[in-house]
Amino acid sequence: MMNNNERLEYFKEQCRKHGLKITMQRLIIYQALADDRSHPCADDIYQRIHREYPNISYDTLNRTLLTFSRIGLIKTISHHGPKRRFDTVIADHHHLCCIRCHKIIDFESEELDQITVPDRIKDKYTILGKKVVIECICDECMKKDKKGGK
Amino acid sequence: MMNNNERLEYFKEQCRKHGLKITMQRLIIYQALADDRSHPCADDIYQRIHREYPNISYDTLNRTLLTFSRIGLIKTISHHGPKRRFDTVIADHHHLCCIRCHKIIDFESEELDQITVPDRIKDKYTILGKKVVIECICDECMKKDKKGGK
DNA sequence: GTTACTGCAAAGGCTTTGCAGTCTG
DNA sequence: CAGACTGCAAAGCCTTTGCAGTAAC
Repeated sequence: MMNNNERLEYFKEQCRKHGLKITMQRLIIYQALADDRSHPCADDIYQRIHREYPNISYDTLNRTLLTFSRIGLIKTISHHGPKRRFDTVIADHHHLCCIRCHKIIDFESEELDQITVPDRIKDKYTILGKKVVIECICDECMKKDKKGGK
Repeated sequence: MMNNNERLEYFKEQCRKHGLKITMQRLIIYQALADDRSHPCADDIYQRIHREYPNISYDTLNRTLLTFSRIGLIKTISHHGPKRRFDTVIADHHHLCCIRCHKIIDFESEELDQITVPDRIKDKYTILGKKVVIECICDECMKKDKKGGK
């Protein structure tokens, strides 16, 4: 866990490293997100900062979040969003997710099927299923990277 | 793996069990989804069936998919959709997802941190991270269920 | 002083809703 | 033949884009 100062330094360092200017808006947005451990969406964060900083626009917020995740300062996480994706396979299985093309590839693994849910979690929540999610860059996107040069 | 006939029977059985009428549209939609192992979104499925069955509307498709997942015939899966959710914690950690309220709760587990990515996957894809995702109904939603009666 | 960033406004993509007509059981 | 399902159209919610003004380095 980082304290506030360390976090601030880390933020500035990352911005400099990636050639991003350090602006008020970016600082405020990063702070707000770091303070919110609920994996908020853009609108949640907007609600949070809008009271105190009404001059930060929604668009800036959105663009800033995208920029941050592009340089790896923050992560976007997979979730059950409004744009749903479906599967007829009800049985537990594991997923490989490509962060570039968002393809999701099923895979089986007897070893990974063995994982067990910690008791403290079983006791508190009603468990429906479990799976291992691996984030990756898929083979096709890797090829594109190489072709694209750089 | 089910063959076509078994699948059809399973489908009909589930519909009857949940008091759903068996319509042409539902049959076609379920078949199309079962044939597509790429975790398609509504639009993907629409493209697929629209050529052959132009009289199935997008709305019916959407509603049908929702109905199917409500009765547990199909699953919706978590993914990096257009409605993004963010996290400042870059380090690997695990997620508990409530399928009712879509809350995502972080949890730590040294045991689960130990899981390893199968070699055949490591060789083919560029691995960026891994986590265990547990689907659950959270304590708050459970309480609501009980209050709601039934 | 440049270049990158912000804010506004408009557009675009997808899902949801209401209602009248149709079909299943 | 009643109740459930479908299709159409409109509305609603978010994100993305283009452009002119502004601020960081």
